[in-house]
Amino acid sequence: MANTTIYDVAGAAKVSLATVSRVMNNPEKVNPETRERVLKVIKELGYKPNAIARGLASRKSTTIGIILSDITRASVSQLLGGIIDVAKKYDYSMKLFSSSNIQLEDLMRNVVAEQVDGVLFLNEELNKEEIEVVVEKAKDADIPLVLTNVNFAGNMLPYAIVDYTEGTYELTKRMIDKGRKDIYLFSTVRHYFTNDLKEEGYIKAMKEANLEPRIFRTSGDVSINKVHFEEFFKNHSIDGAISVRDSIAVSFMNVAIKNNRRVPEDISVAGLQNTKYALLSRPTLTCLDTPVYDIGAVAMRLLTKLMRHEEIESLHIVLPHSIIERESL
Amino acid sequence: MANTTIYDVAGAAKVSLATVSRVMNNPEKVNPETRERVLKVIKELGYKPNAIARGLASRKSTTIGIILSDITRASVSQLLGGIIDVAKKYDYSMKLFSSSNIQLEDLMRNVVAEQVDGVLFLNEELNKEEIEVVVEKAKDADIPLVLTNVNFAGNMLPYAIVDYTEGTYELTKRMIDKGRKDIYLFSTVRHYFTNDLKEEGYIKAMKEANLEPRIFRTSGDVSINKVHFEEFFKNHSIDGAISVRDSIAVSFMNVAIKNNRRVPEDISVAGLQNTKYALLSRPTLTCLDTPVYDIGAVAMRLLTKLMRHEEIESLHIVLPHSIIERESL
DNA sequence: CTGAAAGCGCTTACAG
DNA sequence: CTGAAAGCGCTTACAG
Repeated sequence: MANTTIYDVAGAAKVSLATVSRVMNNPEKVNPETRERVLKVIKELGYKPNAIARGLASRKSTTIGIILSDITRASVSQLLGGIIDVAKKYDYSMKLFSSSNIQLEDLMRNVVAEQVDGVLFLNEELNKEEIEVVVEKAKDADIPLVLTNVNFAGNMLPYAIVDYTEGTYELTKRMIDKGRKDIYLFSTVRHYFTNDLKEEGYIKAMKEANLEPRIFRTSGDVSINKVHFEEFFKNHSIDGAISVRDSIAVSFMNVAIKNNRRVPEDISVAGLQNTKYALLSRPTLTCLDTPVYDIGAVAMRLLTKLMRHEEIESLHIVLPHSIIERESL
Repeated sequence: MANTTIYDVAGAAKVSLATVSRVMNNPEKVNPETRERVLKVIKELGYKPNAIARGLASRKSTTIGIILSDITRASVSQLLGGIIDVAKKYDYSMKLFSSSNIQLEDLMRNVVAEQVDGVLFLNEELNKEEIEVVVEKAKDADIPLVLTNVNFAGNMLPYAIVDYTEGTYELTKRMIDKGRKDIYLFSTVRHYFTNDLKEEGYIKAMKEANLEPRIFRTSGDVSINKVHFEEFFKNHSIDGAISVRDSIAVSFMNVAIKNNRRVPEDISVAGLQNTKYALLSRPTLTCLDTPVYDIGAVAMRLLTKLMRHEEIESLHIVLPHSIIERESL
């Protein structure tokens, strides 16, 4: 079945296609009676303007591009949840661009060729230099870009994020206040922006308390970190553990308990994400809570403002964090 | 900075735009020397054809639509992982369509208006009738559609799935073989396709063994199901538990242990997903393993074949499952 | 093998 | 308020 076009509508409503177009885009410029007639035909025919043609003619696609690496990470899907809900509200379509296994220049050429009106950048695995390539290409093509749950020092770009440094600082302080001294931070071998920020906050709190900061790097893969932790207990003394990822914290707890340490009596444990893992562990996990869904939603909202040239209070949005105390601390 | 168009390339290479177009789409029809010259200019200028214009002219967008409801569910993001990797390989772009809070007719009108070349349908929360609306609209617009991790009885549509019924049947049998009799299935209050299939398999195994099938429905929300399970222990005897979701199984285990039941000595527990939760629980969780990422990848591959009118061995792909024994059974 | 021209389905000045 | 016409950046028969 051929799709109904603007010509079909124009014919049936006995107006020109320009008028049909106006009814859809600038209804106030059309005589109310004509407008109603056209609207009626549109409804009858189930007409919906072809987005591609519209995009070409208007040079606006009402589509945003989302650049991400690993979509299976829980934080990424949370971000996407927020983005989708807001995008829907403002009637933007979303195109996904994966940044893995591709040259950044090619990726951006792709993004530009797809004629998106704006870009949300979610990939926190790139370093500052790499991000700058992305940013420059977007600027060249005059496409607004919002960093989503990503940031970097001295950054002038729009972003939505949480103050991971401050949040981790507060959580570490709280653990110190409970009398813990041998506190380790469990981070990943691979560097991510958010984890780097968390490390900063941890180090700051430890140093302020004249305690030695100790970062132990492991993998997010349970079968790997389990082995690391077994090894860890053979030659480390520890009474506090903070982990950039909840799952790593839970894995550590399991190994600790197996090694006859009590949580929280012997070792306090805390996570820096507040995912579902924190609720399903025994004991339940104290966490820094960061509103990841909201970051996605707010970033998308900010992007809509940029695309529509609406007034913007601030290009830099920092969402509030909190600490949720559970059994492990 | 204005983007380079096909005219720029044609001008610089001193050929017509038709030739440039041919170099991109039918290089064999162009004289090798001319081709090289054009290719060189394309590279120099960093030219990438505008996807929108190309889509309009060729009536192919090289874009697929992905219809989903809740992207934050782990199984959905796993599916997407597989889809993205294959889509990239075959150079398809992906557009996301959320089916929540929208009339299906409107949703499909949208999908059609966006001129996608094919559709992957991931939403397993719709019932058969609703899916048929989607299917019909896709057929009207002549857009191939592949059901991804979804299916329904008597279905003639292309799909990629796992035999959840058989897998659950096998797992239930294994538990029965270990001597368990009071085996419950924990399912969700809300109905999903895959969960319905799992329920079937469980019921079949129980009936074959002359045991009473018992389905207990709860929520995926830990704070809710925890209360349900506390209540459950007051008036149920149970020596086996199988859960459609791993997280529910873990939550149940935690409550069971709190109520002084030993797992697996007193109660065998198993999950039907094999997510990371299964590795992080104490004891670790025996699971039915279903290759969700692969389902996404295979579904996308099937869709590419449909879109390119390639030969297809089978429109119905059932991926293999397995049972992973851990400590809880 | 190559170019001129029509057309994809819209939007948007420009006249009237 | 409405229509005729140009144009968005491509593809694709059609000639030559």
